[in-house]
Amino acid sequence: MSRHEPHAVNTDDLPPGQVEPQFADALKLFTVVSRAHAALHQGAREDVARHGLTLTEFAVLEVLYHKGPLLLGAIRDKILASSGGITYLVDRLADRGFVERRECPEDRRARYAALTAEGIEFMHRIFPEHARCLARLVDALSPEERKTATDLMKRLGKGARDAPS
Amino acid sequence: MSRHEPHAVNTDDLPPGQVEPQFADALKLFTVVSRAHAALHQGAREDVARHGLTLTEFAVLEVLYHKGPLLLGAIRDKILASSGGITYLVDRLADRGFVERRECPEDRRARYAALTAEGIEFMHRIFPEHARCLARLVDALSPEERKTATDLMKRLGKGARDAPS
DNA sequence: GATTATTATCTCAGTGCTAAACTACTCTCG
DNA sequence: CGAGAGTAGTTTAGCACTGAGATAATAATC
Repeated sequence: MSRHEPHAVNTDDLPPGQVEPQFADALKLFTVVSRAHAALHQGAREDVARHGLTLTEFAVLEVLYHKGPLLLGAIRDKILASSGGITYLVDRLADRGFVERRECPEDRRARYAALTAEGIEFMHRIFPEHARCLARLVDALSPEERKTATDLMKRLGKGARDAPS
Repeated sequence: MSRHEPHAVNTDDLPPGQVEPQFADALKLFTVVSRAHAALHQGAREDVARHGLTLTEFAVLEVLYHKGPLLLGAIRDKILASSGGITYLVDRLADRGFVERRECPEDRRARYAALTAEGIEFMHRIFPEHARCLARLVDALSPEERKTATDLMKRLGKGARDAPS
């Protein structure tokens, strides 16, 4: 089970407020990932806010822009939202004219979301700028470091999802 | 300004839906950090939910547990919340008897939040288990990899905060 | 010492989101 | 086929959180 270190330890006689050394690095990694994510998220958020979008709205537009029309459930999986959240999100984007729902002939329960012509034109206009914003946000790491970080975060995420509860 | 690669590029003649190769890794890193964070967050969230706490509530308890009484503003900085959010959060924890407000003699605008005896006892009881949960969540990486990841995320976060808007 | 700017917290209206119940449809298997 | 289980999306109630303004106190400047 344990891949790298022991998980059972007696903590009863440590003074309150002390983190056991062997867990301190796990906690540190957790907080540092949280803070990095918060910083990236906020930088990206400020960028898309200039166009009156939330980051989640942008994420939907982006995935449709790059993958084409997608079932709502597929979008939900990509952007990690709840089913109710997707409905709400697509409603908002449809109200603004960027997205439309299309019926799915193979399964009449399901719906596609697709960019409208206006949505495509909009993304074509703003996406490159957003990509440059992201590039600036990660620019503190060298290309090799970014590669390492990407690999480590991929495995960290997978490991955390698979972790025994 | 640019530390590692060029930031200006002509994207006009790329077909819609194509990410320019030089920005693809920035985007990839962004999403992989998001997903790793989401997985860690959810794992930790499920753990504290068993005690009827949100992760933010737990974060407040944890910082008070490890640092002692703190001004509300100091907590806000530590856990990255808004001022209104801290008031709301401390209210909820006070309602449950884990935390109390104390006046600050040096500055009568400010308030301390401090764990009650019950709060200390509660954290003493549940914190070690939570630390083990975090350790399991990051267990896919070896100790050396965790160290590397921590370093990279720290610099990524700092770089993103300092990035020119 | 009075005036102004700043700071710490609280209040409150609004928002993005979730979870659970619900509707409509599809699949499975006797 | 037809009953029941399962699935895709929507609805609804409610919650954690934000941001802007209000309040009260402190610091800075004249």
